[in-house]
Amino acid sequence: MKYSKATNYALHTMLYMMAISPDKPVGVQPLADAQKVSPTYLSKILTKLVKAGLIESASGANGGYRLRGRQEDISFLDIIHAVEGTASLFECCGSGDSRCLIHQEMLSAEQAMEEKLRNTKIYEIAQKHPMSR
Amino acid sequence: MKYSKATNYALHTMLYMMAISPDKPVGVQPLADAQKVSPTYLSKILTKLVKAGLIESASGANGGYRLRGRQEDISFLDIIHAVEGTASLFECCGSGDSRCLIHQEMLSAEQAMEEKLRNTKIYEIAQKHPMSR
DNA sequence: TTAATTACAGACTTAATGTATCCATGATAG
DNA sequence: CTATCATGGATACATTAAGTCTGTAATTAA
Ligand code: SF4
Ligand code: SF4
Repeated sequence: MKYSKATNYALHTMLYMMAISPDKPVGVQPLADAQKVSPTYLSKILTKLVKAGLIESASGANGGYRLRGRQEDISFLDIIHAVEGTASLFECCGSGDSRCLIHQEMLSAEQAMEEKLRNTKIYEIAQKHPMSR
Repeated sequence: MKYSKATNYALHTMLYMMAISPDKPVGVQPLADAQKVSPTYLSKILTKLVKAGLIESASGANGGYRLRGRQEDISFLDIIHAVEGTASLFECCGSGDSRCLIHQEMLSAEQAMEEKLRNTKIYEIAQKHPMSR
């Protein structure tokens, strides 16, 4: 029960992009360097963000990744869902039995966390962050 | 990023004990039967609950497991922490850098979920639950 | 048109963790 | 003493995470 490293990479990458180059596309290499992670691996993660519609990609020279849509609306939850998936944290008998209280309570607790993550935007973090790593 | 099956087993077992036999010790066999899980495996999980002080165990004939302390105080969070551990869900550079906002926000979101789980007691569930599975 | 640059996809390897079984040991009641 | 019960260690198996490698497609600059 832990967030994957991939989620960590994704959050940092989004923060980095927003802080450094919010407009121009940036290649995977500098993004990978900044986090000391392999470019090919990071590219896999970024592709998930692309498919989730959070960023867009451009092939070819001067290509790379760029933020998409209204930057100030991108939440932590968006990024986490893009990387970890949207399935519930608590899976039991499979039947979404609405009578079961254990199930309901666990779901409710998870939603409390999601609510918090939904209301936390990277944009706000990007403003204040020392970007020192 | 999922709760382990062990957590599921632990929650059900605690609910079962509280609903069926809140006083007398019950062996691992009937507990395992009720969830169609191997007794030896479940016993490992129960041992964690023992070490966390949520239940107590008695060896020998007529032994087994029994709830401990004030039953109405046992929360979901107690059980989950006993099984999954108490480490944070989000681990990054390791340095508990208090300047880092990503870290802070993730921690804060997790605490929102924990707060919910802390305020959810199995005792209340045990009252209402149909116990049908 | 060609060559350099860049993202993308799939197969693959390795490591870590979760799930589960088996058995030996020890404690306890009758 | 014996049957019953929990505990611990070793082991095996499955699943997922983490990372690498390589080829392909798209795009731009020369
Ligand atoms: S009783 Fe509830 S928590 Fe348990 S397996 Fe059924 S739906 Fe899931
Ligand atoms: S910048 Fe913050 S979130 Fe990132 S590795 Fe450092 S402490 Fe962790």
